[in-house]
Amino acid sequence: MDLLSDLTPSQREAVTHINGPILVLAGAGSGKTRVITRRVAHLLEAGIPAGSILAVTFTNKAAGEMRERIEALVPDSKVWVGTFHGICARLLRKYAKLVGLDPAFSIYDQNDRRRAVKDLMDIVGWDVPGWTPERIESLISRAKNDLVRPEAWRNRATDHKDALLARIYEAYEERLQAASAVDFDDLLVHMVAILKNHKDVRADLDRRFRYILVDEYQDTNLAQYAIVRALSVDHANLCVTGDPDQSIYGWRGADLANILEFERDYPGSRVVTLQENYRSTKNILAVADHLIQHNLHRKPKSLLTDNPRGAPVELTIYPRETDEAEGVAGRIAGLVRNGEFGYSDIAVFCRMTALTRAFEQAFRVARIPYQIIGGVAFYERQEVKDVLGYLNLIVNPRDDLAFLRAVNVPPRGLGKASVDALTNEARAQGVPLLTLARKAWTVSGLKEKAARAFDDFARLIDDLAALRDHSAEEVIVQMVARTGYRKHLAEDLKAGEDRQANLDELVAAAREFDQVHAGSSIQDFLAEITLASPIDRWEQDTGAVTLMTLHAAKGLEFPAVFIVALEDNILPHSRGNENLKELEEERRLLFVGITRARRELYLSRCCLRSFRGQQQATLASRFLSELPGEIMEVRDLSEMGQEYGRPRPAWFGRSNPPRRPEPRPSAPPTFRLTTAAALGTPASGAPAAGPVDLDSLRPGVSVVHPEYGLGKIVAVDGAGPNRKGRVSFVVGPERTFVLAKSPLRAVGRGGKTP
DNA sequence: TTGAGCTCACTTTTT
DNA sequence: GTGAGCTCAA
Repeated sequence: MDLLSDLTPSQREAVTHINGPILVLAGAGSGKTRVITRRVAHLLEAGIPAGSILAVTFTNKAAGEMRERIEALVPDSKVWVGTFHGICARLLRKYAKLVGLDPAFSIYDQNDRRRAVKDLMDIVGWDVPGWTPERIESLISRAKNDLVRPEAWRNRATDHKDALLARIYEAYEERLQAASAVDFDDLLVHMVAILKNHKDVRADLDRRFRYILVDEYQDTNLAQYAIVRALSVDHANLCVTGDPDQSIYGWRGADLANILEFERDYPGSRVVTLQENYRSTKNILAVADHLIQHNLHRKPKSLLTDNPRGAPVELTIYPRETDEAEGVAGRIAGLVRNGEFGYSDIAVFCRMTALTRAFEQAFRVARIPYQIIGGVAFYERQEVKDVLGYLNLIVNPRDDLAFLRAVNVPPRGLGKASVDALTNEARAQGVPLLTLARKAWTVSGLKEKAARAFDDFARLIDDLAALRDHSAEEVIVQMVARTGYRKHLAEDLKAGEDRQANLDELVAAAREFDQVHAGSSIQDFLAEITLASPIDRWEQDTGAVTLMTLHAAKGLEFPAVFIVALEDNILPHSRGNENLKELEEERRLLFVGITRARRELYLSRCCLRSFRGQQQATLASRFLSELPGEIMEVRDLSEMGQEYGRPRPAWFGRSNPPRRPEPRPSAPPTFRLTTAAALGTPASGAPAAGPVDLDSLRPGVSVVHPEYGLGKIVAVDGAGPNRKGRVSFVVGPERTFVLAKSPLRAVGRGGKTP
């Protein structure tokens, strides 16, 4: 295939440039991905061996897509494509010893890190109020990405708080090292250390990866920059692509200077600018352009397109968040009904995952299929983490966190007291928990029963560890068989079936991994899934509307896009309101969202939003006033509150409504559930019509749930206030409820109708 | 030691 | 309003 014929002169220039550094400044929708893949293909065609090409992307999904596209152009090429983290993980397996790690090191995810930080806060006696583990965790993460070591914190600490912080950071690092574990950031940090301290390795890798491509270069942080820099000393055939206007990861340490100063870093570099947009209509681009012009710290550039003008961008102002959700749902239903778009052509973007709830509900009611990106990732589910705990411990016996996760799952009578006794002794001796568990009877203060249980557990792990070189699937199946884990899951009446399904899915994922990566190890499987993100599992063509955050939307495009909740303190986020730098990043975030849209763009906000369960008046996002209102279609429905039901205060929808009075104190919880009438109170909070007879909720009875709609009880279990019922809904999966606490009401025979 | 209630924090954004 | 994690009772 001709790689160049359908490219513009600038694109062609970027594709055909082979030796020496090149910066491709690619505006949104300017065909950047196409340029990168073609460039790789062109390099291969020019006779560059695939093994000397390294392509770095930001997400696994982007990596997968690029691999696919390269594959389509040049089948069977062995180009290295991956994320910074993934690539570093692979390299680190090889060079682990250089940084004092076992090659079988574990990768700790955010959860693991949080547990460790929390634990260390207790150990150092954290006493500064107002600090959550998350906050400390993100400081540590930020330090690592900025290549700041614990010693620097210690030396700089001037007050009590900073000294404690330094101790936590230091102890955290020690703990990771002792467990031969790394967190996400360490993958980069260790790599940087290796490249810096081992000249031979650096030179080898520089030579090996003669041609490097880095996508989304505007989002690289110092650690990533250092890695790229170290690999481009002797062979600076470095091609970076990016768009400063799409830098949205400053909070994670991304430094715009990396891209802005590329030419200074790499003298003699070529710069190619891709300006023309092939994605969006003129109207959409005009809105994006107006907005981004408000960023002061920016190289001026404009977005051009030959695409048609298209429909005007619509801004709708709704009274309440439920109205917004319903309005968007209605609009989507209309677009699909007209045959204009399919569900998978449509995406809804919001600033925070927490905002998706109202939309989920509205979509469910409107029978609109949807998928959410984000939220609890599959691999963070409890049952999945349980199994992964076992796998991690098998692979890396020093992984204490994995030990703690696995040791009492399923419950084998090892509670806090026993585990604490073991942990304390292990700390004192400086040995891994699993090692000590093998001779648990030597631990003082441990009951014989507990010692036996530890011993059994250690044997179990040893037995499973014998399978270390088998496939991940095999080990999981064995683990489940030997521990009765499935039975344990089944005991959870409420979510047991979902959990078993998740377990099956994990097994399937392991099987698939074994098939795709023949000859790979359990470690590889663990690394892959630990580094996986929700967006990686997303597929565009599932016939469902996609609901995701603006951050997740980067790099994607949709024919129709809705951006919701354009309100101050949401977008821009409250923390982004404080300084100009963060405000500009928030603006770029909205810019990224707008430029995802191909044909139609719908913006919306509402005037009253419930926050933490409380209704609060909102302010319009300041960004709305930065858009070209004259070419947009603005629909203000905020004055139409009457149509949405309840009458509302006169100030409704005005800019600065008075605060609502404090809500009346709710009845004490003990009182709340003592009467049958209270149990049956509908969600609206209106007084119950009368006592609800729990006995009317029995198998076969039709019920209605305010959220999930109509269903039928298929099973009940237990008695009294804990009686649980399983309901099969007309739409959606079966769900289980504690009947006395659920808002379920029987309909038809035997039930009370409102 | 375990389970069930209760409290409380959640609201950035992700590898 | 809600889920996760924690404390307290059995």
